[in-house]
Amino acid sequence: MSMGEPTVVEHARGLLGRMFHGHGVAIVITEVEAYGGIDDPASHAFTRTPRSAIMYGEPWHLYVYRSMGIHVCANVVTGPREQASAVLIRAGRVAEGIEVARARRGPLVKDTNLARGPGNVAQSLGISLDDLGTDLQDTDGVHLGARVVDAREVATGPRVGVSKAADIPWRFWIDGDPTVSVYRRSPRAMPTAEN
DNA sequence: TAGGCGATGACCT
DNA sequence: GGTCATCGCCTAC
Repeated sequence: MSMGEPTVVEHARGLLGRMFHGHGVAIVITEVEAYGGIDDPASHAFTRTPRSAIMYGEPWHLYVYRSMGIHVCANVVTGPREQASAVLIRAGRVAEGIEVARARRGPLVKDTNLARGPGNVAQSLGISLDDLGTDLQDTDGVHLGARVVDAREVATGPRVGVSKAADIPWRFWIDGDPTVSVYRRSPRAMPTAEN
């Protein structure tokens, strides 16, 4: 990819180590996944629907979706508009408001697991579908902050839980960070070329 | 209008 | 490490 603008992959790497502020809780992003939008069969934006329409909109807004009917995952729309690219926040380390995060996640959850996993990130930050479309550059609600960790040790690997294009190494995490979730390949992922 | 599926997470073994 | 719960959204008829 030799485009002039930053690609979604570069955006994903750039989000590592940055603060992500939710409702009374802030995390340091330690694990992300890039989704290429219209060119990526694993992306919700591969087919345009009312749910994914927001990814075609303004960059640096929040895309929230429900997974398995229960869990809620937070994505950063990176643009450009027609590309519908987004970055999924998979894991983070709670840096502010850890008491609030503990209350949301339960008293038995270890601190390193408070925001480990996409659903847990959203839960710790108190993100719900009401936050869909939030301007992440606006410091009022859910928003991105400065980079506080020098993520020089960045590891890459295949994305987790996707059934298509599972071999594209578009998952990035801060190597050695205990809050990073362990790799699990989707059981539905095609081991070889499809029929 | 009905059926199938999913960018997970928790729990059991 | 493997299996299962669970429900809204998408697609087809």
